[in-house]
Amino acid sequence: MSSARNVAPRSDCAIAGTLDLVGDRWSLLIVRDLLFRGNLRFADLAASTEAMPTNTLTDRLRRLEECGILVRHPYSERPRRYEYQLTERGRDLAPVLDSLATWGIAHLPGTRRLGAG
Amino acid sequence: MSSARNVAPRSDCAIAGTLDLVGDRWSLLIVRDLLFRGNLRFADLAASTEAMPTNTLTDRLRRLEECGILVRHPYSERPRRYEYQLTERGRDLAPVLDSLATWGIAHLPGTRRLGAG
DNA sequence: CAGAGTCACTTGTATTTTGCAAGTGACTCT
DNA sequence: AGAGTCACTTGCAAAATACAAGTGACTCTG
Repeated sequence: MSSARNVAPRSDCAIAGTLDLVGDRWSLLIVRDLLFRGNLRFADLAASTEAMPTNTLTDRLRRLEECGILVRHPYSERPRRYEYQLTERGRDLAPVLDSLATWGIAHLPGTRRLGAG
Repeated sequence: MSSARNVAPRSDCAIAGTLDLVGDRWSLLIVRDLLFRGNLRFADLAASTEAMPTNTLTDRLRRLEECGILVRHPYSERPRRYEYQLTERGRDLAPVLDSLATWGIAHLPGTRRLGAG
């Protein structure tokens, strides 16, 4: 699984650049969970309602860490275990999540803001 | 190429639902071009700076049409040729694009708002 | 202290999506 | 007649994703 998106940006457009980092079906859901439910561990994220595969989760956590959207820090030595926390960069994605939620509520019947996790 | 995303939604979360429709690397760039440059034809979209493959473009246009984000209407009979236009649903994605652009400008050096197309 | 369970992954494999290049059909223009 | 435009489609390789199962380092229970 690729792990890094170390390719050149597609253009100098800020929208395209942002989509290069979080423009997939899962990344922003991780950010959502961390934003609304606080720091979480691997198992918490894996158990989120959308149930993403664990290998994809591992990959996305690495990517998001690489581009500074989240950090992990150990909550236990021996065995080494980590929890994941948004950085300010990550928290700055809140308006994106908010606008996505607003659109969804307006146009997708049966969906609702928040919850779901 | 798949053409339709007719699977069940992953959850009742509005964010997840919206990402099911436009959560990929290309869809929102099409919306961006249509929003900032007006109605466009296939060749115009294909020639956009990010140069997406034409088969992917065809697929995305069909998907976006299916979920009511854009419509196509003919600008020429014989040969039948279409141009693509955002619906209100599609125009409502403007805040999403705006927040993505804002994040990109703040966190991705060298990117800029608009332009790029 | 053997065995079961938890946690955070990793591995293997199948399926799906994406990307690139080239081709096609309907037409217009020279 | 021949070249060019337009909006795709096709073929195929490469990458991403999904699903299931396995692993290593521990802890907890009987």
